[in-house]
Amino acid sequence: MSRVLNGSAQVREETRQKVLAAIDELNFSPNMAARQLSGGKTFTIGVMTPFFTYPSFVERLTGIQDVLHESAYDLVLHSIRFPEQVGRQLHTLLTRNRVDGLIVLSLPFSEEETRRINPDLPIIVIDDTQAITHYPSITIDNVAGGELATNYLIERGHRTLGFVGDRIDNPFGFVSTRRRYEGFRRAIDQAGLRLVDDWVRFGEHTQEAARQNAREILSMERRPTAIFVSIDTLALGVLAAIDDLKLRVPDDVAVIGFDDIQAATYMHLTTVRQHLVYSGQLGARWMLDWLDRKDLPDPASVALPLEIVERATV
Amino acid sequence: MSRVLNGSAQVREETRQKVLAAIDELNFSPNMAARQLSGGKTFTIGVMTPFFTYPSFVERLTGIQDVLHESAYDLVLHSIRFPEQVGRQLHTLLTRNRVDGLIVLSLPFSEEETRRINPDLPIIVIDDTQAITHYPSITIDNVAGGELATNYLIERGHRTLGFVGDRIDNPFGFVSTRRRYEGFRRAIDQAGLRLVDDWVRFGEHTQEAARQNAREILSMERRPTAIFVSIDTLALGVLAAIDDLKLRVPDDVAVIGFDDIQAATYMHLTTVRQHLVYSGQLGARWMLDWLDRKDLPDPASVALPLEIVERATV
DNA sequence: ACTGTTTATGGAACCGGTTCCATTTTTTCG
DNA sequence: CGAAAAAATGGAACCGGTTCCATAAACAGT
Repeated sequence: MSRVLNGSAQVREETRQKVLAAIDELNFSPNMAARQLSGGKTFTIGVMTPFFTYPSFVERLTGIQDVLHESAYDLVLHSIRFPEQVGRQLHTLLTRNRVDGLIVLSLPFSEEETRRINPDLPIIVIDDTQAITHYPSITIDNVAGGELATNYLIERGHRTLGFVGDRIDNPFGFVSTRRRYEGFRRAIDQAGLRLVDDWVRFGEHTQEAARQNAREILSMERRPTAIFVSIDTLALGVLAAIDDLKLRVPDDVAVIGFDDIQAATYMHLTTVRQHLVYSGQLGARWMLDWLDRKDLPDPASVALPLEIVERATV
Repeated sequence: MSRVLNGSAQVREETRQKVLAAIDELNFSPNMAARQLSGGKTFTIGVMTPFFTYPSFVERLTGIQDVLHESAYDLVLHSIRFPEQVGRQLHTLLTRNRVDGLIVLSLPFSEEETRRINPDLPIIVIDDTQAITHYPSITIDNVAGGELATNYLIERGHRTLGFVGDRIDNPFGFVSTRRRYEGFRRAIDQAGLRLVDDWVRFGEHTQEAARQNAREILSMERRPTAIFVSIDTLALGVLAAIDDLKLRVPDDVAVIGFDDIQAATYMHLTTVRQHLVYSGQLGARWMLDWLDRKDLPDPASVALPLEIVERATV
């Protein structure tokens, strides 16, 4: 019976049919727990993600789901709502022997600890994080992305540039805004432009905060002609602010975002695209390969390419 | 050892300590598969949800996650991307004995089939669906909600009303827009107003489609003074359209949405609130009660209350 | 102190698969 | 046609817990 189910060993066609018939007749379906116990595999992949109200996480998760759907593996979701939970959740996840592999989105964690608890658990990290990881990771080069966006503005003739982003010292330890800002500064330096501190604002990760920040920047006596917003979600807030002030995009103020979330399309936001869905798909595919062939993906880490998506806000 | 772990039976304090010490020393952690096999429980709850790019699903899922987090149960996610998948996914889920219970979001499914395959699996349905269900369900009265919204507009003096929604014949079989529209019509009838067909539009479930539809309605020779949009996401598109046409909200056109998603707050959208996060929390809590006490929640189904959230668009 | 009763503890059976090994059946070939 | 080789199949052990039962230890009462 086991042989028939898993198609592997040698069985005569005749008996194979008989078994199949019996299975069908008895309405038999294998008990996963038993299979897990004897096989030592859970056919489950854990995903640890921050509380996903941000579109970027949802899109990545979607990508993971896409791939896992087709596989024999189930996805168990561990969404972290507060930073303090990371440690405990991770511990549970590693300890309980409930997952064959773990995909971590954007959360920095102690690698030392994970290795100590369960050195053999395949872990894949998606997104740029604070800590350098020795696990396979799928990231982007946020600094380069910041430069890319900024240079794009500069090439279009903008000389006075503003920046809006979320807090750099956020409790989850996300670093994308910090790095993108670094790219922004670097590009400004290289172009010989001046960084105006008043035009640089960090605030909460909400459209409303970004809107407020942008309003302040744009209400100043001298205002920039373009703003780089480190996250698309916030860029939507900035667009709202521009609208509030009865300014026009892109003539009065140009805006470029980062991420290319779905909403960016609707809003015709020019932005730096990182393939969010794809990053999830790739992570999941790596994981499946790893689990099936007991083999790490070859380039154990990759930085996905970034590209400008030209739409209507620059 | 088992007795100590599960704290149940009688053990002398002395030996309890000894066992605990040994556990600690050997860095022991129980194997879930074995526990599942012997105990007959998987400590896993399945959630089947449509492909969740819509904020409403994410919010409901968040609520579920909130509650499960604190419990011993894990959440396995089965997100459905195409309607055809429902049957197969459901079958897998029911058949594999991998979940102790199942929470279904918004998807209509054949109850007959689920009962046939696994009559004992606790299933809870969240959201109003096409099929009447005999499983415990957490819904809202969409017709009443449509009336509520429409009457709110009428009470504010609006006599010419438009409607924007997503397709009524959508492939997933979502019925909320259909029902809300029914409420809209009912309220109009009761107020003795006239339903103007040209002011009623159904389109894709995207901001862009809604924007286009709203633009068309508002560009007509005679245009309504208020629009009821059956879903907040689309309402954002309608607001954009109003902006496109250089009209003002709420003076030229009032807008009321439905759902009260997070973005509604930022956009100051007046809307009908259904407690999305809460619906998820409640569903999960019911499920846990059901599993622990082997007992159905008492009122086996509930329609959550709806309320108008007054903000700036009416 | 001894028996009767209660409480604690070790051991065996079991959950339902997979896998390995021994046995039986089939095939191959001299 | 018979022996050796190959292929198919049934059976036992195992995965690592839980639970039930029997035995052992502690306690109580006379």
